Amino acid sequence: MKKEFKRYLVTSALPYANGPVHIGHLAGVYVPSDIYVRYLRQRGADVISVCGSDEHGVPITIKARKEGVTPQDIVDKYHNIIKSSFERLGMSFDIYSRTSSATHAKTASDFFRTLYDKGEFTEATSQQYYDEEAQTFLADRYITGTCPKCGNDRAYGDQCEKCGSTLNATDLIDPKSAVSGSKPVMRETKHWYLPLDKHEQMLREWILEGHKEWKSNVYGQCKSWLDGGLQPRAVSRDLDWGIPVPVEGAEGKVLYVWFDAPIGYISATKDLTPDWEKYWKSEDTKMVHFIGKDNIVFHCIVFPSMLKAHGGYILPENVPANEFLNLEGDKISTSRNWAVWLHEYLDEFPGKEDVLRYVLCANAPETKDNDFTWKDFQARNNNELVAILGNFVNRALVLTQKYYEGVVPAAGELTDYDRETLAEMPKIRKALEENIEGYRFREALKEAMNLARLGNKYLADTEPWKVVKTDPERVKTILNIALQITAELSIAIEPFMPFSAAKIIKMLNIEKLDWERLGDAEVLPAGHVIGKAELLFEKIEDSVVEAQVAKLQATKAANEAEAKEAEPQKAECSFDDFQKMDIRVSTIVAAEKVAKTKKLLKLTVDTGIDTREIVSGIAEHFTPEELVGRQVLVLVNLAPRELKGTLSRGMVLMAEDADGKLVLLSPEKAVKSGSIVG
RNA sequence: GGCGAGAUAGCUCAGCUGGUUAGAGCGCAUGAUUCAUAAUCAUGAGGUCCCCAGUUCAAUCCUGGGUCUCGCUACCA
Repeated sequence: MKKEFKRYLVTSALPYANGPVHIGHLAGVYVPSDIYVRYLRQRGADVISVCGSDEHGVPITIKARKEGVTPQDIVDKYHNIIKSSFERLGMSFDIYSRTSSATHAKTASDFFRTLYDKGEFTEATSQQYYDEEAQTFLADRYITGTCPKCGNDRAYGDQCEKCGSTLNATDLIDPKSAVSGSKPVMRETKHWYLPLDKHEQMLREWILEGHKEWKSNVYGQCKSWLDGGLQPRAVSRDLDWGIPVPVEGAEGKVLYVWFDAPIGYISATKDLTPDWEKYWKSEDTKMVHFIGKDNIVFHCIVFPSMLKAHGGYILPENVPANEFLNLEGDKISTSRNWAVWLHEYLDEFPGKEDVLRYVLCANAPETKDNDFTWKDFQARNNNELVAILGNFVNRALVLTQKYYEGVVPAAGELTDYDRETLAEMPKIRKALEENIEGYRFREALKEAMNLARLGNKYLADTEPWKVVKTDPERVKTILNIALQITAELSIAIEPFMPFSAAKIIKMLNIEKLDWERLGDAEVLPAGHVIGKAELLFEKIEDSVVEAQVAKLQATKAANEAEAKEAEPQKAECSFDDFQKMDIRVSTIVAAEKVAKTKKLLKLTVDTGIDTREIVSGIAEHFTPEELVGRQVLVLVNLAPRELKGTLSRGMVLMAEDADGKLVLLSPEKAVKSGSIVG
């Protein structure tokens, strides 16, 4: 039962305004989303595409503090960079808004208030711990204490690892702050929770029963969450940057960023049109969320629960999440500056917006993580865009100029081969439609390119440059068909490469054609005068991509240099403080991995005083075998702590290298275990 | 460790509900061609479909186990 929709609402994940946009974001979310909406517009569909900057949350406040500016300064800066670079890439959002806007503040606030008034939140007016030294409320994870159920004195505020029970921080006996080590005080802090568990049944039916067609990565992750059982999630935080919780007695509290961000889609729509409700509240609207795989849970579980709880809103029809794009074999990382930034690309490759769009779509991480390399970028430009697409268009136009002074010749009688060629066009159109509507953009792009391939083959097979000497009449038909294919190309590639489509339209001296004309053999009338031929794409030289690789390596080197810069000295400590630490040379006598963990090793060490067990998070750096027999430095009088069922008594001292690698500290030559270090 | 996704030609990927000579694009080789940005067109070489068992007349596809990669999550005094 295929549903019929009257209009489309397409959302693209809101970029977080603590940095610019890079190619990973583009390949995962924005390029696919733009292809989709451009296609729909060409078909004459009622479609709106909304996006905007996500400007709240803790990371932005941290960045602001670090740079000594206000959070508003940070988001203003990145909002502007992101917005303008999107525009330059041809992203055709109908609106690019931001969550610090007045509309959003009101929308999110009202949304919260509605849920509040409907009793959709559980209101935990609980006491929460506050660290007076650090002046911050403490998340449960940052509090330790004694478990009220089993008496384990190393339980966390959210869970006791010994007995496995789920706890609230307030249950703990004798709590301690993990931030400052001080004893936290109780402060009344009212928080609100969205009981996701209440919506579990609805979600199961909606996704697991109703949307089996979703991409396997999306469906699988939803199923995993639902099968695991959903928990209530807090929707407010004690923070001063964000949208105030619109409830009496909620001073100093804001909406948790994941709660307000998706509402940004709604606010953006409101800013776009007073008619916004028909896009959000009519069952005949098809809503599609374009996101990256890290956002699946919010868009498939949390936001739908919010919308249902509010009432009156539709749910997304699909959430085509992509996987991640790597860069030259390494994970893209904003903090490590390992990325190709959109605004930099646009500056360095003027006029090559479509090349980036093409490469990112052709190599999009639709089914699994993919790798972007500059070599591949160059190859796709030179071997595909220049050689196949650009070349065909150029051939058709140049031949027309040469033989007919730019006037479209009339087709005569068609041969069987002509008809076969023309018959391919509707097939390509159908394949394009099926693939785009099925969110398989990589495949769709290949189909669009097939149209250019068809053209090249047609010219090679019909050889007008030869036939013109013997049968000039026949050449008119051949070039007429070649030009029709060229015009059709302007339709087929528009969603993917809007700049190049526009160039073809200009060269052909025509108006933009609707999607419905794709497959039509007579889009260009005989007698029409075309414009001047220009090259659609130009070759990219080795030196250009080599420079880009060199630039990446330079940033990598710079990062390493920066990482090598020593941390500033810590606060002064007295000799007495130092004397308190008992560090001994110890010998590792046994080592084994702690079951059910990735990073933990259980070490048995001879400290000279005794033989004891120490649990250390170094399993990713050392194998147990290479540690046995090694002498290391151990802080032996560190308060014991239970980790995964083993009491860890002490800490093995390590140095961390610039690249994050851990290095053991050993005495210059073997000494007696138990020797004092000081 | 738990959960999810992936593993198919040198590279990037298709292969819907088990039966195909296992496909495409790029790259490579050979030939044709010269209208075109040395572009194009044809042909071809290239695969224990990650490994091991099982179900079946038949497994790339289903089941169980394993290995590796990625993500989420826990742990890293």
